[in-house]
Amino acid sequence: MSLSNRYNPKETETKWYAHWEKNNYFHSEPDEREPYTIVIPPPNVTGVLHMGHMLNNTIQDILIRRARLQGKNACWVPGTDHASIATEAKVVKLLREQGIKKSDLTRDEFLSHAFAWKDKYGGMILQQLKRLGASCDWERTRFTMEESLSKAVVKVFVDLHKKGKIYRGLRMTNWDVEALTALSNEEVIYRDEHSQLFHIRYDIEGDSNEGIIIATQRPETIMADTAIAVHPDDERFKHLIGKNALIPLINRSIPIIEDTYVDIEFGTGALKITPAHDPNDYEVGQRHGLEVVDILNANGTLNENAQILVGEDRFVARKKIKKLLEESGNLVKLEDYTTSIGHSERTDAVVEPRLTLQWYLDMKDFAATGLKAVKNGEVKFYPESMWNMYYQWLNEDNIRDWCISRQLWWGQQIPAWYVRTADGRRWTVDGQEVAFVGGTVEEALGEAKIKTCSNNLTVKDLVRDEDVVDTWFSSWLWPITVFDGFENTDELKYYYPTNTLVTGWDIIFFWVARMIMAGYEWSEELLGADLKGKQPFNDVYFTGMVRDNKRRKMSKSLGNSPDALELIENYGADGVRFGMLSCSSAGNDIIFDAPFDPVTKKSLNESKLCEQGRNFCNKMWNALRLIKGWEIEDVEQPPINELAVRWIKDKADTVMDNAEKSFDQYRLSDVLMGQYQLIWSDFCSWYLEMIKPAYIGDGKSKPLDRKTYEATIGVFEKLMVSLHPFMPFVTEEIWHQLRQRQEGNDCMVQSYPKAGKIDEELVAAFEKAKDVISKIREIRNNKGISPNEALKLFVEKSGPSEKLLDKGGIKEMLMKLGNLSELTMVNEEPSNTVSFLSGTGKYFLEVNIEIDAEAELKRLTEEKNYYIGFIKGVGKKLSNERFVNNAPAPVVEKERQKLADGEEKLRLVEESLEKLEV
RNA sequence: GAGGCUGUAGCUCAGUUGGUUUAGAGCACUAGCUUGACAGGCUAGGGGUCAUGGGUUCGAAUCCCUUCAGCCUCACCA
Repeated sequence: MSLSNRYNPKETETKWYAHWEKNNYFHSEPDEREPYTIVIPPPNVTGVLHMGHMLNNTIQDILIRRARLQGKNACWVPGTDHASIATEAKVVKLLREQGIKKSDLTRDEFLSHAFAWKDKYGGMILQQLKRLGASCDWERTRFTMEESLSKAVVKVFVDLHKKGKIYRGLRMTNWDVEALTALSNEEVIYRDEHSQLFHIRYDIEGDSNEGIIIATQRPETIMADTAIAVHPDDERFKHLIGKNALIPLINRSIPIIEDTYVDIEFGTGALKITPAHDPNDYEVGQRHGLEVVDILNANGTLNENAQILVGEDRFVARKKIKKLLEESGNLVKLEDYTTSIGHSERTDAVVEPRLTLQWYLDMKDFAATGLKAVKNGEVKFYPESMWNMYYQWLNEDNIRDWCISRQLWWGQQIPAWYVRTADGRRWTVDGQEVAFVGGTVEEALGEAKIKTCSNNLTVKDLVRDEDVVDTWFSSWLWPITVFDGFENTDELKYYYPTNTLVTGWDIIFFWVARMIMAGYEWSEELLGADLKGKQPFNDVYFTGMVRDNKRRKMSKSLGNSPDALELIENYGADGVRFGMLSCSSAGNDIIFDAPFDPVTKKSLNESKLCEQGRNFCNKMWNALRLIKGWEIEDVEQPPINELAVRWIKDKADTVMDNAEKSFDQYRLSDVLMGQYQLIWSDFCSWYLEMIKPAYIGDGKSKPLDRKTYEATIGVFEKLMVSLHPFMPFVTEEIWHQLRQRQEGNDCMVQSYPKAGKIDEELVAAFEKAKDVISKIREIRNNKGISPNEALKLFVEKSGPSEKLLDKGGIKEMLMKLGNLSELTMVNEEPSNTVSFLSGTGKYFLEVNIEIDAEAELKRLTEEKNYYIGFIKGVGKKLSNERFVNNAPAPVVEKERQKLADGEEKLRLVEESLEKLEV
């Protein structure tokens, strides 16, 4: 057989992914096994794979593959999110480029464009996940806007409306002037920005000599003012209260009122009140019964109410009004000012507070439920500290109702209808529109007939609410709807609650919290006696944000992110998986150090960590080549090989044992590093070197005994299975190279190895031998003696060293790996040797060069000083009576042993020193 | 303004309820190796007053407080 001396990920990755898919290994159906379920955080249907996805999905794949190897029924449900604002914005832009305006299209026309686009480009990201090796059950791929999931949205909307938790109200909402829709509070991102504070003088009506100066950073809204407010205790303005002021430029008269909301210290102490364009002013206005003058259109331009600058954009108007105020002499002062400005998460437009009619979900009960679920441990957070953030948002002082309506078309239309009256308007009660909510128009009609007391109404008299629901109003149902739980609970009762949710902490409010709420709201109603738990998932593993070495979030716009697929191209999927994982711990942000091109300042598609992963694959590949290159014969197993086999089995079991514990706490990078060390250092550097047959020249080696060979293949197989969740492709490939396999005998469907009983004494003896070998090598290095030159080693006769060398295979191990020609026990220190200590055993290495006495003296003196310091430290502890009396006995005993060892070592070093000095 | 997280080797990080020979790994660095699986390799080495100052304790990287630095969340801001 001839294998290339480099592992080739490209070939094997496509080959094995296709093989796994062909064998239907990713698919899950309910059966008698224990389920292990993960629902993917659905990426935007139009998204492309980025570093965050890579991290996230690598972790999910590790958990899923491990569960599968453990014999569980592993089910990883993939899918995409329709991402209403983001996708609609993209489609609108695309149509505009084709010369089509959204406003010229009907709703249905627009939606067919959007679906066409989604069908063409959507789901690309899922294809990209396959490159990463994600073992999702692709047959179960879902989309938040497909029929069954949309039906569920309508169902829960109607249900919540019936329960009195959904209401429609006129509120100050965050308005996105670009997308022309309301936003929830969570969709507003605040950033500090430089701005100016305008000090503007308003004349007092009837006395043009008197004026009042207010400070504002939004001068373009003065035309919407309906009062000026001052603090009741502010002496400066007492005489003006009750008088009227005139708005500059338009000379509209507004009252001067007093309100404790005003901060005397800030600005001029006088505050213009603009109820239509500021949430706080709106409240002040309500308290004082002020009129609301709205001077802005939905797109952020000024309307006729403004009287001046009509049609101008708000920011253009700001510049223009500055000039007008300067000319009129009303602009008294300009002050630099920094303030935080809200932007739309999706379009980045500056958010405008706007008074609009929107649908809200009452969050009070939901929030309490959400808090309880985590507090009582039904949902566990990893890391636990995420609770703080969660609590802050959900506690009753902070929680706010969820604005769930959006003025968009791409999404689930709100199932509410209004009755059209004879004059073409909507039927009202006490001046308020009445909405009839129902699962179908007929249901709504039934309601309408009763409420309006008119039996002649037909569906033609009803007009449907134009709005759609917030994207998250569909994704909060994801753990239920991916199993069609609102229609049929057959699968839900098997898979619910899911096991682990893996997601970034940035969507803890948007998504995680709300899924928990939805789970508690409906799972019991749906499952009843079959309910295994109300929580949608037992554990939440929060990944950190992937950042660059300057700690900036990796993003396309910054150009600081390597291209995910290019990385896979360069290092292989396994290499990238290794790289991602080796720098990640739960909850902490991940610094993914990828070098930058010094010229373009863009990230290169390179990574040291991924390179390490690639090298690791290569290392394992070459271990395979080595083993497969040996000749095998039915000869007796030498003691050194027997020792090696017993040791590597124990070592592997120890690592496996620790891995179990780490896995249970989601310490995945610990598990991976354990495997890495085990394979590279223990298996390749020690084990294989030990059993490696001697070279006899002419490219030939002695044959290996069959027993050792079989054991080696067995251990290698075990290593591949336990590494498989992390690096699925290379392990599968090696698995198949190790032995001829029957169809279906694949690495990914083996059983996870279980740790056996460990011979601690053997492991300890082996470690001692390793130490002796390392020290021999160190002396060779220091003295410039070639590793090829065989040396003589003398061992001082003592209980422990005799015991060590008596252990089967140890002597042979020392001779082989230390390259010794002789190993002899002595009572006296032989001449012309270099002495060293290993444990409390004393060793003498014969070197055929002249010993530099001075250097030896220096080395031994340093060693001596170390032990003196060490003994002093331990001695101090032991002479402290309180330590001896208070510390647990085993701790004290250990310290005594440390002291005894230290003293013995010191004695041995001093002995050598004396000898040297003579 | 309220709250949270982090600070350990040049870099990225471990260090699990305080006690495992006066702190570990990988990368980077240094020295040696035409080694017959692998130079994407092998062998060895140097490098840390565990941010700071206190406290609790027989014992602190680990627990408590101070200060400093970085990051984050929420709220408010005329």
